[in-house]
Amino acid sequence: MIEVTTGSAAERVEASLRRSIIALDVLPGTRLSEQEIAVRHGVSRQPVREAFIGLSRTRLVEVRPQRGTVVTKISVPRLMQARFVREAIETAVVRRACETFDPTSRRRIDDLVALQAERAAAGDHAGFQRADTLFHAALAEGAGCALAWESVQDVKAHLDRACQLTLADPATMLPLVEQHRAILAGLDARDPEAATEAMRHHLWEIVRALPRAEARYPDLFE
Amino acid sequence: MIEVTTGSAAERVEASLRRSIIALDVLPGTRLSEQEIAVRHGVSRQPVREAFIGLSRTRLVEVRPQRGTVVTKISVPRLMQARFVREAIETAVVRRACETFDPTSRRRIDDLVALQAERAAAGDHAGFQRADTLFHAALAEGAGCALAWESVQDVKAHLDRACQLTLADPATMLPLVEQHRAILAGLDARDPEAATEAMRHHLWEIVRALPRAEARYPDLFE
DNA sequence: GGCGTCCGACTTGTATGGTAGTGTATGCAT
DNA sequence: ATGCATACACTACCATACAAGTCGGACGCC
Repeated sequence: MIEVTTGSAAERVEASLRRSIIALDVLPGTRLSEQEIAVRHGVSRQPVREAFIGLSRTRLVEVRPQRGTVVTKISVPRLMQARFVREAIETAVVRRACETFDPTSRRRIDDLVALQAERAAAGDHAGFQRADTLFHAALAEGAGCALAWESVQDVKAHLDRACQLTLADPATMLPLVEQHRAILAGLDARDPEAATEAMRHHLWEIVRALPRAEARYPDLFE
Repeated sequence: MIEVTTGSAAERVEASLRRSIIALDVLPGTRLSEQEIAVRHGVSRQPVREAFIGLSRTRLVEVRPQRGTVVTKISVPRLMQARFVREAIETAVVRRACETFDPTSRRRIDDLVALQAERAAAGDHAGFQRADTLFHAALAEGAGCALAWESVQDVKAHLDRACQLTLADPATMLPLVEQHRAILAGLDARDPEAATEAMRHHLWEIVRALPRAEARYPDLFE
């Protein structure tokens, strides 16, 4: 369980559960009990219930009235759609980024790439993914699309969860860092075609890695 | 108040409120009372609270703890971002639609355009917008992007609300129907460039109409 | 032994009361 | 008349109690 100290009890529980689900600490198909989670977090059922409703909006859990709440299994069609949406938005973002980009954000991104490379080399999945998220978020923010990023986050949650199955050792993570560098190269060159193509290639990585994961962990898929 | 009869009380209240907000039956800046809405819908405060939380996720309302809940004012920057996201997704959808499109959906869309033209001629705002939503939804579904459409809906809510201020008479609605036909023409010709350009032009309409609305109803904007 | 029925232990959904915090109005002192 | 402190009304938030529905197992019957 991850401790979060800000916001209301419902928000804390939701953030905690979301992290656990994406990190696969609770596996797809797991049944969640309002009661049990409530006592584990030291709150009543009501905040937990609200957390469930929040998670069900992005389909991380499925609330079946009077029957129970379960963590949704990984759906390949859903992942394909999520990737589609993410590609649509993020390629549009990098195109805009090629037009105008905040210099301050640009410098910060270099740090984030360096951080991510370090985490990858250390084999730290969680740190790697945190840095990845920060990279994409900073990209959107620097392009003046901070709000667009919010739309990406919902679908990204599903992709991140699937990525937990594909990220094994530094050899699988380091290429992703290189792809980030390629995106930045296109951006620095103010070359929309190169930047979008690099982003597109980057986001297709999950498609290439997915079949192996599905073959290896069939129980987690529906 | 609009009656909805399916789902839980919380869902019914949320759907009802969402409609009212988008239709501008309750104006931006209006303070919403849990208590009052509860008695109006014949439910307790708890489902209303959950409805508020749901609406706050897409920022249609703002819940300020211990202070009250208000309908968010129309934010021009937010609208620009919403349009950006919608353009990104929907242009990607029509590109895919040019590759493969379900023939059954294609036939249904003709009916939807006809329906919309009729509603426009009758000066029926609500019916016009319903048909518009169905048109775009059918487009996404026919292209096999039904799930992507869900991501559009959240941002579309804000755009639709602003459109309530710009749709006046049939003269403002009929051009939009023509733009829909232009998109279909590009789709039928399997011409991605023409189709995406038509979609882009269509979604820019709001930008052209917005300044007049803002000048006319400054109180509704922040 | 196989099958249908009923009961009970779960689940989520809803209602209600209490708590802490905020904004406002009111009365007092200056 | 004005500034300030205090009381009050109102809010969202949470806990608790109750209602309604579902699933599984035990039991009786065929």
